[in-house]
Amino acid sequence: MQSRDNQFIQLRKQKLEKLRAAGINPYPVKSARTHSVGDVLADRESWISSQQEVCLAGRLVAMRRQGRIGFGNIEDASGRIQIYVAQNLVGEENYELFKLCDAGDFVQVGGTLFNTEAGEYSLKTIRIELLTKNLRPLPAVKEKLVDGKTVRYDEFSDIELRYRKRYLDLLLNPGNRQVFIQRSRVISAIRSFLDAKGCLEVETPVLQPLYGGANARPFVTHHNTLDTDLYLRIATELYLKRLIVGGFEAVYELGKDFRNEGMDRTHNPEFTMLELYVAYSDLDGMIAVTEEMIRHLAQNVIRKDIYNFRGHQVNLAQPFIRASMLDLVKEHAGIDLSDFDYGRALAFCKGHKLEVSPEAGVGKLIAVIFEAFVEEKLIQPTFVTDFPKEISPLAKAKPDNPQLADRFELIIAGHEFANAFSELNDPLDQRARLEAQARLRALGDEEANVVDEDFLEALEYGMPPMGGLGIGIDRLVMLLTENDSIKEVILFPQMKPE
RNA sequence: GGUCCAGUAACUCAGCGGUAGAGUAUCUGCCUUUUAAGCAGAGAGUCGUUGGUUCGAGUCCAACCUGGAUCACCA
Repeated sequence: MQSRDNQFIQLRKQKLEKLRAAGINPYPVKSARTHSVGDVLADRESWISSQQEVCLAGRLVAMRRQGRIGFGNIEDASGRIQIYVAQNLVGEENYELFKLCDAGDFVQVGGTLFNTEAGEYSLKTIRIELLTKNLRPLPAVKEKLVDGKTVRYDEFSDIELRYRKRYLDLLLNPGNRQVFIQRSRVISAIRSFLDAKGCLEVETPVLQPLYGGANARPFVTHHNTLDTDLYLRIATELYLKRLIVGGFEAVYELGKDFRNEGMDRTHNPEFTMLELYVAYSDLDGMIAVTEEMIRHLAQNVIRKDIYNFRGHQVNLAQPFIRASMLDLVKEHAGIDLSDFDYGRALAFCKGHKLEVSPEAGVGKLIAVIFEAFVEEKLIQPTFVTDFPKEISPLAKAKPDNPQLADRFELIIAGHEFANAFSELNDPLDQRARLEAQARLRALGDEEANVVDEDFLEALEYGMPPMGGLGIGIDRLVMLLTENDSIKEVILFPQMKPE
């Protein structure tokens, strides 16, 4: 957009030459920082009374020069502090350097702490040195404290620019930086939570010869040496299950999945997924761990119970609701399909102009009705159970009803947050279900599962009964940081090349 | 992919078919306790792109590009 030099860049390059001519290296190797800004912001009185000399380093974010004195603010990761630079304290030569500094430069500043006449805690500079010369001016953002609240002027707020140049967003919008700090804490807390339960974090291939574990179209790439196409994984499921066959009893993976689908407010082509598998557990075990973990994150990481999300108030402190899909369909769509009557289901869909493909079975139709009539109405966290087996090719059937899968999805504010089942471990049943998926594929369903013979062979060696769970981490972070767009919680969301 | 909205200076934005604007930022001058510093002055633009209508287009029309919202698809 502005790659060629504008007036600002030309001026700064001239300053760079002046600095070099004065024998100053604008990009020195070493910094002599002794303290962080955060260090001197704590326990201010003792810093002032001790008059201990410190050297701070950071980015100069504001300059207010007036004749032979000047003020600036420097910021490092721990905070921001005002510096007071006076010619009679730093000397004429060093003051000339200060005059060549711009907002955006990295500097290190030696001095002692004091309060100015206006009462602002500041560093009284005795020496200022350049650490990195800035060539491209930062967008101007000013702020003012009004009644303890920070009012910001000319914010860097263009959404496209914020995503494309995230470094500027982080630098200029501290609130947005906070979102990613929270994200990191959430992910870290998930690890500790699962580790404390005895789960083992593992890494499985991103590049897979066959993809599976979800319904989605994959990205395809090519390995030159093997001269073979490989897929970027759409899920980690089938590899994690192999590990349970291998004797691990509780494994999880936190990592990126890739799905070659549309992008919108809740979908990015690469996204972070948590998958967890626990042997000898089942759906109830997964419900318990999901609810406990999400509440733990809300209460102990974010430290709130109520979240504003998509125009709703979501309460993560109260017990999550549990309801079966057929009951919900009955309640919200007014049709009882517990008899799995295909004709009535189809008539209902047609009557409500719901789009259904001709190869869809009654289970798929029930899911379509659920999505159209129920999903958006589930605001408070709700475990929707008893999915049709037909649309759950990797889940075990319910013992008391072979049409239903022992599966749940957690819906919050009309969006899916988690998906779990009692995992199917009958190798022959699993083969039959994958082959049924393959038939759908042959009929043109590009998102149907493929038959993974290696996985089926692993199942034949025996996989213990277990519960499995997947949680979309980006969406969870959206909820916990109260953001309505996935792009707000992914540092570098996918954008079209400029 | 459909529909709607937006794109003008580094940032945030005005702009009625008739010479391209403001605030901040920047530059120059004055200024030794400022803090959205102040005062005085100055510079800064291929108005997203390409066509068209018109004596004349930032403004009207068309197509395209990028982003957003929404619907569809998608878990």
